[in-house]
Amino acid sequence: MTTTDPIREAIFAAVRAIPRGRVAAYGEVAARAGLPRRARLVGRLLREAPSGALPWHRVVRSDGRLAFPPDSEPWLTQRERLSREGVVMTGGRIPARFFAWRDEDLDAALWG
DNA sequence: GAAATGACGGAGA
DNA sequence: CTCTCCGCCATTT
Repeated sequence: MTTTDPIREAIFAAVRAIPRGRVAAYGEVAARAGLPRRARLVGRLLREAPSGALPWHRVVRSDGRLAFPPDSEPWLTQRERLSREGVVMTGGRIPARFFAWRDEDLDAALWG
């Protein structure tokens, strides 16, 4: 465990903070945990995280695609769990409106 | 210690 | 819009 516990906990907290029915990019999660440019670290921690410990399915790539190979087992699982929360993919992507903290103020200004 | 790898991200072509 | 290429960081080979 080369990754320190405080770091891991900060990231786990950020993931748990993603509201139901919303998603967040790896980079956004890292930034929220106070760790800019650590997107890849988030991915590694999710991979090692105990199953059921956190809502990992709400973490996706910044472009709206899932991080797994399309139609692979984990890919299908994630899509299902998201769909169950109302987050649906269109054209293999998750529309920007489902992102939790992206352009929060700008979104409010434009879309209310 | 160099090179490759990966649940990433952004700029270009 | 799709596809590459490169930067980024921590870990592995």
